[in-house]
Amino acid sequence: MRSSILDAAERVFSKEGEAGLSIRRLADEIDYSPAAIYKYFGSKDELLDELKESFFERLMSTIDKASLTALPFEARVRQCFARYVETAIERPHHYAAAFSSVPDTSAAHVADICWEEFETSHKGQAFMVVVGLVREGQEIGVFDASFDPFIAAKSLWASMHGVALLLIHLPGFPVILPTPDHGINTAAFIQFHAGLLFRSLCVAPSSPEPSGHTL
Amino acid sequence: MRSSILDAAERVFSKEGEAGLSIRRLADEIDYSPAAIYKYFGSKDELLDELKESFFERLMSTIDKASLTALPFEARVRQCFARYVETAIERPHHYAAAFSSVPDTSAAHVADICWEEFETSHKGQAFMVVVGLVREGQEIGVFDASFDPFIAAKSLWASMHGVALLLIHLPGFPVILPTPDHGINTAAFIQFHAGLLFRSLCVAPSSPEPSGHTL
DNA sequence: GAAATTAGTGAACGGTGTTCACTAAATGAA
DNA sequence: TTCATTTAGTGAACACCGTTCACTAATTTC
Repeated sequence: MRSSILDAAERVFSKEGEAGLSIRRLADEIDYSPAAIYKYFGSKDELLDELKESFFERLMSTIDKASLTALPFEARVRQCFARYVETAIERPHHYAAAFSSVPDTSAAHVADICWEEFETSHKGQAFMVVVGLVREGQEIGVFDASFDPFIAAKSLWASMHGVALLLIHLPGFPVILPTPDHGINTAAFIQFHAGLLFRSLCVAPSSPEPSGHTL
Repeated sequence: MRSSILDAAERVFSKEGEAGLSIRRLADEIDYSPAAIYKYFGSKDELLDELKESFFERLMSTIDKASLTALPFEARVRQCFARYVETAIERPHHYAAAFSSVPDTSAAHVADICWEEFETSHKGQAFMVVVGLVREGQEIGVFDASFDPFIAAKSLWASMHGVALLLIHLPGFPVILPTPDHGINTAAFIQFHAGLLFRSLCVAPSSPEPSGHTL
């Protein structure tokens, strides 16, 4: 049945990624013929989408939960960042595969319909959590109020995204050692990065133009 | 001959990525048999690696050049960031494909040999440019001197990487509009992001603990 | 001019996602 | 119960993929 296919797919995909996941192998694994799978899923991509979707549901609920703890503000922000990245690298193939298609930029109308799709997706919900955190920081006077919370959240998201993907794709990152002193373990690096991001939004009397001179 | 294969591959790969690039199609394109290609390249991966390598050579030389201009420090840093991201999204398939493998974390010894490989690669050289910029900022008193330049550079790199990949993979990013007011064009967003990153490293008298309380 | 190297080929192997005519079982109606 | 209909599942095939290998034909070397 349907869920046994998904279970097998989840198992194989978690360990070996898209490369190891073939319809035929999946069929072998559950003792059915390859064609049987197409009674429950329209295509391999559809099946894969379901895996990614349920992963992002977990990811989203994880950072949502982290944003609702009773911790003080900065610790809560750090918690969200750390949980996001940790959850991402926990299932590297899922996270990476979710950002693998390269849409052609020829379609100019794409941007119009994008927000509706995005807002209702789990990615979008997670993004809104970040927007909420930025707003909260601004309201309590910790973050500079001149930032647009949406744009700032996009920046934060991009930065977390980058850390997650570098950790996933670069073997040994961040433990790349020019000298032994510069090594740093993953958890500590994530915290360092979160600290930098937090700092980038803080009110800073010394630098009067928060968003830079070209914006 | 060899370069005509590479030319055709570059042409196809730039437009359609790995999905559109098959040995058979390549052979068609240059009017040879598929087997002929194997006289010049050991495998499809080897061919692809050459495409990526020459792209990263361009990327590296681009940001190296940007780091050597006579601009004032902040403008130079911004220039480097912007060039990096712009070059990356100019050839989205190249950039994305270079970070596509998911190495298994089971091999614990990986980290040891990693730096040597990395240092001599173009990625590594580009990274060292960033390290140099951080050091310069610290020497002229603009950046907080308590940051480890290597770790800070890793953070910066991750953040740029994240922006590049989000721009590549997310159709319409950063022009995702909750309301029309929150739209922002790509170039402006890159500058905003660069401004945030720059700011995150600046000396800030108001916040006494630059790297965060957990590090 | 003969021998040896090289460029290039056609056919095949084992793999992939997917389709489709087909059987066999389960279900519903009379 | 019996017949009709839907459904679950199959096996064989299609068109593709990367890759290999025995082979030819041209070129180079002596």
